[in-house]
Amino acid sequence: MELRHLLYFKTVAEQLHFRKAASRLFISQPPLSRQIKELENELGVLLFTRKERRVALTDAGKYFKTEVDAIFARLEESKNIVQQIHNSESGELKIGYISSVYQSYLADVLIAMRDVYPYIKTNLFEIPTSAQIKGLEQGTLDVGILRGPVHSSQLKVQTLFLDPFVVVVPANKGKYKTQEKLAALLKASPFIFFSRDIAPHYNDKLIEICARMGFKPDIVHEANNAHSILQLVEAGLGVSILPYSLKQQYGYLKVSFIELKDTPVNTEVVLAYKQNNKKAALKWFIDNYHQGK
Amino acid sequence: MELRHLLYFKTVAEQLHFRKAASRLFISQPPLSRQIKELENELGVLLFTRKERRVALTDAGKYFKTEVDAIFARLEESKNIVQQIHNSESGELKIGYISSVYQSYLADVLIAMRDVYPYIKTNLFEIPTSAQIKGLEQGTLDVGILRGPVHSSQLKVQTLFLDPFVVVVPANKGKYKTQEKLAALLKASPFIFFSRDIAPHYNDKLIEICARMGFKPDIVHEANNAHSILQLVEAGLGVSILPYSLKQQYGYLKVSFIELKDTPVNTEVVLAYKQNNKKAALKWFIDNYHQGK
DNA sequence: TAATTCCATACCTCTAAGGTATCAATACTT
DNA sequence: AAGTATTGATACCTTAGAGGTATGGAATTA
Repeated sequence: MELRHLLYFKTVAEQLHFRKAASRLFISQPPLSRQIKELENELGVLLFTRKERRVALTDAGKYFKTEVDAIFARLEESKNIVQQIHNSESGELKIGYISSVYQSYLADVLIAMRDVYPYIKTNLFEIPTSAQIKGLEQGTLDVGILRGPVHSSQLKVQTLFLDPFVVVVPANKGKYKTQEKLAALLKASPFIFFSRDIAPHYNDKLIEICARMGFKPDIVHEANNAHSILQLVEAGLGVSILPYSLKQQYGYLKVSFIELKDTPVNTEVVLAYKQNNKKAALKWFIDNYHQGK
Repeated sequence: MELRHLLYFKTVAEQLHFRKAASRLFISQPPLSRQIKELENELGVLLFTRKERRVALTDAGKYFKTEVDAIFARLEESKNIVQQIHNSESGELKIGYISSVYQSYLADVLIAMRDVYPYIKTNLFEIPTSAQIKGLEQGTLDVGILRGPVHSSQLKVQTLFLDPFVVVVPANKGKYKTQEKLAALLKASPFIFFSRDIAPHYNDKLIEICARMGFKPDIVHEANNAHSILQLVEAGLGVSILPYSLKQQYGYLKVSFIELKDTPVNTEVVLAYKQNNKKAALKWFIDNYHQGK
């Protein structure tokens, strides 16, 4: 007995007509007749009566039809689920991250993940917060490491860490005895900021910080990633205010990271994902990505 | 995909060793390897990892194993049940009956049954009450039409009808004006009875009847079926006392059936069967056999 | 280090699935 | 009532695919 026999039986049971059933099965009628007879012989059970050119199910045949239907249904469901399991563990995980993310740590986490899910493929997208939010909502990203706050009812958000701001100036201008002197310097300097487009609330924070220090920033350059901003500061084009976590990753640049005192303004780095995304690898990633904790 | 693929997968999943699994399946290892690969290709899912000569199930494979086990279990159960349905409707019904049963009516019932269960085969056994009880208990009979009482905890018993006794005498001696004269005749006559072996309580009843009439019967002949007894009476070898229902079937014989007055002694004809016998045809027979009702 | 064992692949044989032709019996149409 | 059409079953034929042996590459075991 093979699934072919069961499928042939099921189709004849539905049609109660061998030639029509054969047509549905894309075979001719004689092999169908033989295969049904073979099934009946193997079971030792008459499934159909053939009476005067009419076919009917016997009681045994009626029962068997319901069972065969259930078996096919379960097999199809199993095939679907097995494919889902396979894909969630061997498909793709699309990860967005902001440029300030410490990529060495991210790489370590991904290496550990491949031990658990050897067949997974990860796609990394260094894109800004606003693009990540859009991508997560549209399903083109599975998870994002981005700056909060994130206002989206579709997304689950959990805080990784609070990231205080620091002033970044060229290395040769790195020492100030008082916050007042620092403020005076900043007031007199051109500023290099992130583009407003890519970090909706980020600029507001920076302007708030400057206001607290008693001046309005003179933003003469914009860039769309942290590395570019830091390089411009190093080159002497201006100063900036960036998250402290960047020091961890770009400490080798000839710039100074100056902590701000008396300025309780932070930024929040968060992990965001869609609640209904059930990929096993995603769950693992969320449970195991702890930067800042 | 065929059941063969699922069986091969299931066996490899159990053995985690292709050569051992192949041996269990009575095939060699290369076709097994190919069939598993074919299944994985069709599903688009890796079910096993092959790592350094070791085979392990993937998560998808583990899930699929439980599903395939359930599918095989349901298929086996379905095959069993379909065979039971087939057999209960197309197997055999073994019917025991006592010789006094009106066979024409029994035949009518069996003809009607074949309309409902066209594939059923009936085996009829004209055997005495004691043999029927034994056969029902041992399962060599499905149902019996026999004389009560039946004392067996294994058997379900239902009364068909009460069968009063009649005196049977040769036709030329058939008219008696009084029971006294009849008694006198019987006292002077030889008796032909059923063998004691075949009807345990029957003889007791007859002796009770004779005692009520004031004499002890002179039993000079024994026979094991009603027809023989009636023929011996017709031939003039003696008289007998038999159930009234026999008149219905043997009225053509040249004997007289004389009803006994003032003798409240009956025999009971019953239907008996095992309670746990679930054959559909048996149920139909019990519901539809109404002789005497 | 050599022998053994594992699963995968190449190549071969032959069984059985599916084809066409046709039959007997019945239903349907004229 | 006769002719035609249709049904499922069976005979005979072709070839796809299941299972065989031989062998390879890689790892384990002795």
